[in-house]
Amino acid sequence: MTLNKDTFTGEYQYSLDSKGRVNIPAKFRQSLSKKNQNTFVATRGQDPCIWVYPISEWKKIEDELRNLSSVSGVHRTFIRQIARSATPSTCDKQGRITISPSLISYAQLDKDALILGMINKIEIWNPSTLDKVDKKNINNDINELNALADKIVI
Amino acid sequence: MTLNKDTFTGEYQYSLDSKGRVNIPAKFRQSLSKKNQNTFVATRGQDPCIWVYPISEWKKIEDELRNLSSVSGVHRTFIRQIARSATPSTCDKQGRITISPSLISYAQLDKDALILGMINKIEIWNPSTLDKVDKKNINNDINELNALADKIVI
DNA sequence: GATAATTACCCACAATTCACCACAATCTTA
DNA sequence: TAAGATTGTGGTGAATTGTGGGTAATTATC
Repeated sequence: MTLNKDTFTGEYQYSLDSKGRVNIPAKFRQSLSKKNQNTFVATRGQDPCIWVYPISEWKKIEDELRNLSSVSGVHRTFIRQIARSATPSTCDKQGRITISPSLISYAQLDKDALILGMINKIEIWNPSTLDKVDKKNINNDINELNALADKIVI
Repeated sequence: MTLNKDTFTGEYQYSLDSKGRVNIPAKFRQSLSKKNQNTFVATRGQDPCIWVYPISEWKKIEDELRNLSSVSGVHRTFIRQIARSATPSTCDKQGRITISPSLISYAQLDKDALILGMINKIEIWNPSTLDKVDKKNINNDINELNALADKIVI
């Protein structure tokens, strides 16, 4: 038994260069290169960070959105939020992807980019933003956090 | 009848070398090598130590995380806490795994590494930290400890 | 249509990581 | 008890990885 190829774990600190490129951890690249053409889709996260999906995961989201009725205004806004910032991009020969300026400003990325494996997707953070968000969640919901740990950690 | 192959017991004192490698007790390796899965996933323990899961156990956790909805901020923080420090690694030819720097500092590992079999997983401790934590737990919860013993020890 | 600006693609290099080898200490077995 | 096998620890060289920059191709602007 081996690890699921599409499972992302670990944290990596890289730099965002002057052209808006970030490295994708080699371990993440390997997972994908065999199946597809190491292609990712980057979009706005629910938190102030960037979510990067491998193409297989993104297709699932795309299908869900496709099935959403466009009658409701909320639905349309929801679709807009995700779709308008979704940008497919492939790794260059050095294993980097280029982040669009609008995503960079959304995640408030500066020189340092912290990359987190989040099981089925990848997150790109400004390290200081991440600290604040997690600290806030922990303070507000320590009980639920402990309940989750009780249930899942073995 | 033999012991369950995935059951880890015993304690072993090894050294953490300058490259962050620790030996995995031969007995633990044997348990897993037959199925060709001498692969482990190391992550933060609930205590200040490292938890090392055989791949089969880790998959259970991974599946739980995958099924958690990403709508709630606490959920995302929870996934982050576990996933970001999770590092899969396989034994090298000498039977060692490499521990990531962030896990080393989390467990405050120095030169000595104490490895404990914990039934379904392995713990890696700085010996002096373990003493303190266990002593504290015993002082705080001696009653519950005795109750557990009453219930389980036969 | 010519020029400027942006983007995509490629190369180079330093630093790190990984796979392998060697060896001493311990344990097994005959 | 002796010989062989196994186990724990250190180190070395080759391959990989992360980062910066340069040139060609593409797009945009006037």
